Amino acid sequence: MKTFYITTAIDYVNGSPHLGHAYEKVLTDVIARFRRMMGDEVYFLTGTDEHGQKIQQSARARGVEPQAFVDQIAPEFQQLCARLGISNDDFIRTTEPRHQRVVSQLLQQLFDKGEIYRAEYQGYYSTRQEQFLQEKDRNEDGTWPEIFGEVTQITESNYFFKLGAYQQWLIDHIKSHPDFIFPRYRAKQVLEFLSEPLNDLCISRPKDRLAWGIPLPFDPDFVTYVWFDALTNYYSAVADKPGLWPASFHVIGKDILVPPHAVYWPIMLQACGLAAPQSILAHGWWSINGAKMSKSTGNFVDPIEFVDQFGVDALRYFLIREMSVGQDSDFSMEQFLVRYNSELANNLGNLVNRTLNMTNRFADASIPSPGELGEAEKSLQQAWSQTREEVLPLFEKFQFNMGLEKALQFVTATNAYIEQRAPWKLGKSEAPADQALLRTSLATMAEALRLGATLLQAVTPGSVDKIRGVLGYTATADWPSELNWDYRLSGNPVAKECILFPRPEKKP
RNA sequence: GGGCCUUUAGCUCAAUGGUUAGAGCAGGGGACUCAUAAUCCCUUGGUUCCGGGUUCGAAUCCCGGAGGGCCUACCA
Repeated sequence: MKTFYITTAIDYVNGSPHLGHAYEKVLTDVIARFRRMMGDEVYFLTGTDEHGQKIQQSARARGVEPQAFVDQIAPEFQQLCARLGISNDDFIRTTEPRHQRVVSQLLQQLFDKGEIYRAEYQGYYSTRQEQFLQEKDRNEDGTWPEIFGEVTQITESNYFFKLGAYQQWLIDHIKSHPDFIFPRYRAKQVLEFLSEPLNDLCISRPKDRLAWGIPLPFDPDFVTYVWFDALTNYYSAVADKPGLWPASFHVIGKDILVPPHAVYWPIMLQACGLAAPQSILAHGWWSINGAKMSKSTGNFVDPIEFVDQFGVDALRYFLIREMSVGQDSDFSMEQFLVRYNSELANNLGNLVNRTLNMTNRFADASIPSPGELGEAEKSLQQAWSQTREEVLPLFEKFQFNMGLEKALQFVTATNAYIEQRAPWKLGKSEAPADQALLRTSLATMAEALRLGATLLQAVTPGSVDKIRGVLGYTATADWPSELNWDYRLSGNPVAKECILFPRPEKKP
């Protein structure tokens, strides 16, 4: 079986992590965890992109060496991963020797093959954007848009990669691999881009203009520029690990699908004689309160602060529950609180607590064995097998929002089952039949809770472990069998209480 | 200019061309007391953006238009 190798985009360390960074990592983590649970061998990579002009400038502004600067910022992103419960197997930094070595090798290989050539280039250059500008980039009045900062006309010699030679190959590849780009409708955008002739890709910067980069192995006066450095991380991290390449999934934002990931990267690999990734998953963007995220206007969510306030699983749950993968979505405190209160606190959290409470009160804190199952139990079991049947395929297709909705519907069904049996009434009866039904209902609610929680494991792993803990249960490594309704909790001691998702304090 | 996507309940979204267009939340009413003011039940709410067409039958397919979003080119 091939290892399921999945990556996030690497983050440029010129600023602090925001909600978008957090989402991409959580989404990728949920996929990675789900694949592991389904029995796949998974390798999960994330990391940071640490070269380039902006970092060189930021370092200079602070009067430190670029390396010292990135050594200071990179841990912020590693801490973000830790705080978000990200289960990555590796974290690559593009300043690491293992990465630089592979980048050099690939560049040398392509140069030797004649895929890279040197040419003069003259044009307008934006320092801030690290790019040459086209006439079309100008404003109507001939000035350059503010985002480019200072624009100067320069001539320089650079190295170019022959992208165009592989254009038809890529078009054929995309057409013959319908799963290459997810969601599929985005492949159209790529093909649209490829309907025009590709320009060769400038892959270098002269060292006197940009020193902070990986030197070209065949010309020490130049460093390689963004794409050959950044994209290569996916391969460099596993170049010495057999069986991982090609990647199963690159999870990226929709903004870097075209052209880098869907055009440059597969062509780079093809030119190097390496296989293209199996699939690229382009996710959408979060707006905040209906407007674009922006630090300067304060329309901004700090994921770390958020986790501190509400807990990591609450954030993970919201991000995955709210967004349809590939689409854009909006983040607002109002919507978050709706999800948090109604789904996590009231529906699930309260089920946990009432189950514990009743088991304590009516069964001496030990989950009973069920007696003969009645219609109510059979009906709930039926609801479970349907839920299980529906949710797994949804998760397989990354429709986590819909899968979670179904899973929570089962939690609702469990709450409804409890109302129907009303164990608090049975508990007041001395009749043996009522006592037996009481035991059955306590066993059933605990079992249903365990099963419903199991479906949430990839999204809210910590909370699911807590639920198991208060039910006196430790899960096996065989996740699919964890989904079997078999009353395996019988005899387990339960905790006294558990407020999983406390209702947030009302703000004054 | 070319292309792609999108518009369904107050909000967020579902519905291989096939019963009466469905959920969640919000709103209204009721029940219950094990529980985190919780839970459960019932319920109001629709010109499926508009106008044509194809079809026995259209939210769905086709044409035109409007709103919103995105990609891309050219002219200067």
